[in-house]
Amino acid sequence: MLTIPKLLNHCENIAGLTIAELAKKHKVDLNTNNKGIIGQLLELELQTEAKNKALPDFIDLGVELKTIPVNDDFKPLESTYVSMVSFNNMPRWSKSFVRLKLLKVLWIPILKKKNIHTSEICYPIFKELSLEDEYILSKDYEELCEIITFGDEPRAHLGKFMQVRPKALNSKIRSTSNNEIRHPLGFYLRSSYTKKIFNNFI
DNA sequence: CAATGATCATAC
DNA sequence: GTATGATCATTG
Repeated sequence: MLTIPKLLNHCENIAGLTIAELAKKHKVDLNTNNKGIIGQLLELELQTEAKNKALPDFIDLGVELKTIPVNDDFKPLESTYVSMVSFNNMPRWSKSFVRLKLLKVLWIPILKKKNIHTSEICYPIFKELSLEDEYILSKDYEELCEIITFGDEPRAHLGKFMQVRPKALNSKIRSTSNNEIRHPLGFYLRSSYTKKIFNNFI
């Protein structure tokens, strides 16, 4: 049975590998424009369960896997996608998928080099949501949801740790929700939040 | 040079 | 088409 210590151990064992090395093991072609290729490679290696469900990657453990690019100072370079905004179902924070996914996150920093092949897998950071952070995230979430429920689209500058941004194949994509036609949106963690987590860890 | 809005690939 | 994995590229 998979446990969190086993999972962390697995991650520690592959820390230091380059993306090319891991890709070779799984016979994955890195010559693609697939922006999610590194995340999918780690899913293969760690054998995640959730696939494209709106659940944490390791369902039984309630652990969400996130790869995130970092620079030489271990500073996150990008925001982090959490989940889609579900217009038809806007639960309160306590019942939300966002909360469920963020309760336990296994962060795998990827030391980003000019070339994806030589980018390196770093030591994992396992982080459970602190009460302080949860309070702020819940406020962000409720504020953003209120705007969405009203029928508006929150601007990306709203939210201290979490924001709402477009999430689609392209800007022309629309999704239907009840009787409305809306621009698909996703919840994202700001890099200021992940920076804070990583700083506290070091 | 960080932030926002746009976009890429793939599974189902 | 909707979800997953995200990063890209233009702007301020």
